[in-house]
Amino acid sequence: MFRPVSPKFNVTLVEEAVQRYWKSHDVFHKTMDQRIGGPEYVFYEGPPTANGKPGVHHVLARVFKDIFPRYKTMQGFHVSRRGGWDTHGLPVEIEVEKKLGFKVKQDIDAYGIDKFNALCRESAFAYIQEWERLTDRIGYWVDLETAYITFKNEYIESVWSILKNFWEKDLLYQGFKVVPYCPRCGTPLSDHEVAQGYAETVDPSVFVRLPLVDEPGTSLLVWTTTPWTLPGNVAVAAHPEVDYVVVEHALPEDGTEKLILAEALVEKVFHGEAVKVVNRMKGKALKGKRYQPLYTFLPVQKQAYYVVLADYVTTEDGTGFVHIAPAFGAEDMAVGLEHDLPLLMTVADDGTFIPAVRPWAGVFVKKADPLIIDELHTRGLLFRSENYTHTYPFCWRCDTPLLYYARPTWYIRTSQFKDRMVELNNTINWYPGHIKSGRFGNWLSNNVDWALGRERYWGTPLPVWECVDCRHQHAIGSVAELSTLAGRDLTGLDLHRPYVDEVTLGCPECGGKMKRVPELIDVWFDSGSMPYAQWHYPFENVEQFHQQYPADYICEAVDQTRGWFYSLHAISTLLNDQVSFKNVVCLGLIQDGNGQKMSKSRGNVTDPWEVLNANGADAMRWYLYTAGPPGQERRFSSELVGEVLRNFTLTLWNTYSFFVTYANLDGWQPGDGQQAQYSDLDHWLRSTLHALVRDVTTAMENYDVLGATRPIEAFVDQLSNWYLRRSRRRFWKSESDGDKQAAYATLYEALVTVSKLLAPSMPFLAEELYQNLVMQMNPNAPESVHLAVWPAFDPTLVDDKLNRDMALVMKLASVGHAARNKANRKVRQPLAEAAFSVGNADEARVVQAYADLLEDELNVKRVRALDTTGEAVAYSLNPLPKQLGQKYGSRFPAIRKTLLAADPEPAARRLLDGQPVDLEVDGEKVAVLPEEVEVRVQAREGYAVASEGAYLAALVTDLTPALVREGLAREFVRRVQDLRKTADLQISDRIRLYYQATPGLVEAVADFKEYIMAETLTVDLVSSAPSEAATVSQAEFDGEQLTVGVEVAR
RNA sequence: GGGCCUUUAGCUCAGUUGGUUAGAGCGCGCCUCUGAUAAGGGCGAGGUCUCAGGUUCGAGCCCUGAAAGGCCCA
Repeated sequence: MFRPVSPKFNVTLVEEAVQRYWKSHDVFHKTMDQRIGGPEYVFYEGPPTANGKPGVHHVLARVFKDIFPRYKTMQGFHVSRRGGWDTHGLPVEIEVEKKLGFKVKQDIDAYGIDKFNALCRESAFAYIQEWERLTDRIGYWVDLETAYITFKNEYIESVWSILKNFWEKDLLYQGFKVVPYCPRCGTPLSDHEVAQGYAETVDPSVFVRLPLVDEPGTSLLVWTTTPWTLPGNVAVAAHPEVDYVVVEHALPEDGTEKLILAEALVEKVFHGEAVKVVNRMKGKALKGKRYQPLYTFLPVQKQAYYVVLADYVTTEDGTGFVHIAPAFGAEDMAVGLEHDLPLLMTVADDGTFIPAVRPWAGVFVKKADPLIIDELHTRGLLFRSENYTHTYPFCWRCDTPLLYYARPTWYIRTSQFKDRMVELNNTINWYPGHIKSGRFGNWLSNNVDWALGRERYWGTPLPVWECVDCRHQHAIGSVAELSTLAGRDLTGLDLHRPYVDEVTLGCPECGGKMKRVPELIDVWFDSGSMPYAQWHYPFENVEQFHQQYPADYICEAVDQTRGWFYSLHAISTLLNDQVSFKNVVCLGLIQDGNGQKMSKSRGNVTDPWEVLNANGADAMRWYLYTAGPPGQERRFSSELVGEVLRNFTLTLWNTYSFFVTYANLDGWQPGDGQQAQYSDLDHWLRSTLHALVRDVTTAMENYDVLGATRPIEAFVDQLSNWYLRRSRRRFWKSESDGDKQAAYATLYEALVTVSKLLAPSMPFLAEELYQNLVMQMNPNAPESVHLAVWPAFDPTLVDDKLNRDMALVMKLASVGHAARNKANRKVRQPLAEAAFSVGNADEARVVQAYADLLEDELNVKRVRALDTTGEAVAYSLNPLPKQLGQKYGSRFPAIRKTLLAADPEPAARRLLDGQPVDLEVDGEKVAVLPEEVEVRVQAREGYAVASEGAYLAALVTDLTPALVREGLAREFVRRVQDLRKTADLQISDRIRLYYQATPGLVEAVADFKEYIMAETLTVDLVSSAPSEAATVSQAEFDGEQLTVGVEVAR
């Protein structure tokens, strides 16, 4: 016996029961343990941070991470699914700062780094239970007990060893990076912090003359909104392709001057004032022109104060010249490096000018703006000064305007490996494919050195020690090395600040004291190191590392292109000159039901629990897999997930429930199919099923999640709404013959196979089906569907011809139903005949072959192919553009016209007979073949017809008294069946049936007594008023009246 | 400003190498079927395939440009 299945599907009960089963049988660990010895399939978990609640986007990533390991496990692979947690970084620090009410960075120093970091360590796992609970509930199988944690000493030590490796290869160096910096808080801000603080503000807008050295009386005109950066000016950038003009302009006092600026901006700059253009040139012609420096506060050793070319210069605003101060802009810095310009750091950490900038020493730079403008005016260098309103970033903590500052920091020389990273990337399979050469490829080919340093507290310390006296630097690659150099055993030392900072070394160069540099490293370096650091490689687990590197599969959302995808790829390239992942699925972002980004501030964040509680994990997973291509952003709402439940899950469940109900009634067991006599319908279903197995397997192998899921849904629909609908009677009938055996065997195979195909995507429902259909009957089977073997498909069972034929039958049934509808003949009323017109002789044979099936489906006494010579009165020809157009190209319209102008009847007859039709088109003979034209027919009067394309159904709608009586009998049966349901009878209950009716109906009941009794399981048909015990109903239909009562027959 | 993606019915999405009258599901109205069904079937309403050019016998699909939205970068 199969365990009885309620036709009502309770998603929570089912999924919770499965969850309990997995737990009690430790199924997850078995999926790893039982595959030891199998080929390895390597999956890397991109570590999330558990300092916030997991949201829908995390569910998305996690279910996509889950699907391939499950699949590969069923294919016999050993998939170790080690989890991981990202624990360092600013987000964690900010949470703690908020909790402590800190406003500025110095608060942390005052509070104590040790205490602060202790809180960070806790906070990193503040929501760990939430994460574990959700991970469990959605069925994401990942080993969290053995998860790697980035703050562990072992992890940090591995990261150090990588950095040491880079250090030894001279890939780690100190340089300058322009960062958004809050002078009040004394700290650079991360992009994410900057994004929070944009506000509209008014800044000066000044136009400044830069007199040319070699052309007296001529000046470059530059524009800036940050006059305070002018003392740092060392060059001017022009766009090579933009047109520049020299204009002559009358001075207010007296005489004229010549100014150079972009032609497109002349009007804007001069506000329409008439100016005389005396020369015109491309920007590249200006290259190298020297101008007089604005200021000379700082000594300059390198070439400076000349025009350079840069593509980023625009003619949107300003003058078409950009003043370059490498210390105060990222682009300026890049230009400065490119041309080896000096870097003038004129501003101190607190945002005030340094003493060397004598007139404004100690003045906060923003306050100095008007002073500088005055000073320029005095010297006659100010062309104009205005106000400019724009959005500018402010510190989100203290509202101080941020300054873009060059700060000394540490870099990794990734740009040296740019080409190699691009090459290696070309060997990676990206899904979707456009990311490879698009977003990721572009990012790689624009690679700049990785800015590694962070001036923060909670993170992996940069393991570089520097001599206080002679500046000698040394990188540490292990705790052992640190111990040796420090002269004491440091095993067990917390490698975080402040403890690691307390370790000082002796300088090998001068014998002085070496202290650690203050920086931490970028958290992305932590996560990008996970292939090595998760194993504490190279200190331990060398074999495991080699076995688990590189990854076969990783998956994250698209925002990780510059995050984890990049850090994995860069570190792997620099360290081992190879890829660290071979296949990567890149997910789009989750939007709300209206296509808006989910964000806390919009208040449109969907709580995953809400959806899980309402619809279950499987439905949520299925929606995420099937809603659209994985790389696209996808809309998400509880309603959309609910549709999955209604359309797909319930259809499958009911098929399953139907099977179990009848198999139990009949005592059918798997293996009972020996005498099975398979019908065409069975062959068709198996053919479709094996084609499905083939397609889903191929899709899985290609990381095509849509292709691996949507076809299952289509199959289940056909299984339920065609196979089962057309097979119901085979299960009901009381004799147990070969036909019934075949039906059971076929349906059983389909359900078991579907459960396996669904295992990676709907792990809960798949398990429920498998437990009952397989385990219940065969205790020796693998104890979980997730330990079972992925189904093999049998190519000999896939019959494309059969599949096409059945598709035609379904189409004809659909057209037949349409004809019934038009004729206003409900299906319960039998009709004498349905005749079909189809496209060709082969299709006509299909009509004959499946006549029984169509008769049953359409409730007609006879199905036949329409006799196209005798019955059709009108033909029309439909030239097929695909065939004819491809063959004749530009002559197609003429051929089409000629064909349509011809008498359709003789042409149609030839074509239907398989003969070509000869046409004369523009003086040339053209033979049009039957497959190039679709022949359509119209049926004679007296038929009810419906057609679609070449297919036409004609019904004989005249009713004989016998047909009417049969219709009444079916109507009668229908009322009784309803009543059985109302009376809550068991499907197998036998009944006593009372009835009283008007004469027409009485006659029909008499005629079809046996049919009625068989259909309704009536053992005693009584023509009288119902007994007291009976359940009774009254009805009126087709002009007849009826009272019926049922009671269980004892 | 740059890169990538998206735009097809009220909503969510398909749409093969360009080829018949652009499809499905949900939702809506009418009808119908049903002892597996929370379902199924039929009909109907609902589309200038974002827009403008171009290539072609023929464009939802290819090319160019634009617009709107999204993501990333500057």
